[in-house]
Amino acid sequence: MLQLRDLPTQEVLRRFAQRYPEADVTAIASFLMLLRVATDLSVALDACLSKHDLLQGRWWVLILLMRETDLTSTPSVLAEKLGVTRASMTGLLDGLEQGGLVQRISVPQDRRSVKIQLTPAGQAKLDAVMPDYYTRLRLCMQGLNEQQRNDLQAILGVIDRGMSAWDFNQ
Amino acid sequence: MLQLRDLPTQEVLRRFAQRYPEADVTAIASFLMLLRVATDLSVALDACLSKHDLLQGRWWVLILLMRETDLTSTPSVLAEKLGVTRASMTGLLDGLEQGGLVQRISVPQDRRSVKIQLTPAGQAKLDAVMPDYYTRLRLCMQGLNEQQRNDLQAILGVIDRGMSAWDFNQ
DNA sequence: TCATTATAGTTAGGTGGCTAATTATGTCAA
DNA sequence: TTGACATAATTAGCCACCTAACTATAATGA
Repeated sequence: MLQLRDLPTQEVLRRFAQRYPEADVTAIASFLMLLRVATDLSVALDACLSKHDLLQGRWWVLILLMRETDLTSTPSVLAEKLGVTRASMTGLLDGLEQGGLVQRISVPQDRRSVKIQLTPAGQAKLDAVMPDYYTRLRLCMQGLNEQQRNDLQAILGVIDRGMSAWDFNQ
Repeated sequence: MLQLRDLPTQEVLRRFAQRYPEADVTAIASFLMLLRVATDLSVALDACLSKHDLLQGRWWVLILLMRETDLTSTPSVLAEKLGVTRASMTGLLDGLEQGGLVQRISVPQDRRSVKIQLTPAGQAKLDAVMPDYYTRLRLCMQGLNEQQRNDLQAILGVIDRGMSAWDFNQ
């Protein structure tokens, strides 16, 4: 993922706002900061996962499977939850199955469909990764008290709902 | 980009926290919400830019150039600011140059280096895109007052500084 | 009944990012 | 002076995602 390292100075923002009257300087600054922190986090997550021979897409699939009480789902549902195409999910599952972390099981009731199940090896992989990941995440967030965490989630919720306005006229 | 569409329920988070004592539930929830909103924004941005025949990487390069008073930079500096490798920047610049949006200019003082300059066509492209982008961004952020925007930036700043802890023991 | 449509998953081919190696040029110290 | 190293940009080849098209199966309705 592309990682914005260089946020604009106040002076640059003012200059852009002068050329483009539609600009809302504090909205832009907040947006850019949000993108930057999120990409930083994603890059750091990649680094953490690579130590365990995992890529982010495959790791999310394992987590989605572990969230299910029967450790099972289908390619379509997984693709929907992960926001990738079904074609991409086929590739992710190929990789995971090759590594023995998930298992494709045919479904007699609907022969178009396939069940995807987390294997014991897949669970073991998560048991190796998650403590590492959670520990880092805890450290990374420890500067925020409960109030700030709630504030953050509330503010992000407002932005997410505001995004319906994004596609207002397409 | 991968777009998390499915956040865990409180019940699932509790179950994970029970298996992994390292888990900090509110830290995880905040982190996932942050990633989700950021990827949603990035996907929406992609959609907006594609209407103008632009890809995100190339668009950021144009913006970085416009931030310079002489509309000029170098591949190395642009790569650094965008958080991509110099090899990737070569590809981005190839695309932009082919579209006439930037221009490679040789530097006699250091014959290893190349100056990259925003062309009038590149500036015109930005003049077409930015009002659209800024308008959407304004709508998307209009649910937040100035206090909340400041809070958001402050909280993100804490997380960003906390990320130095991420790589604590590699 | 059976043509039409919808759905599940895969395959084929394209693209943008990556790493590693290459070419060319500049810098510096013995 | 010159050998070793550093730096700038590029090329070559890999990988994960994409879209579009395909196969197989199920559901629907005239």
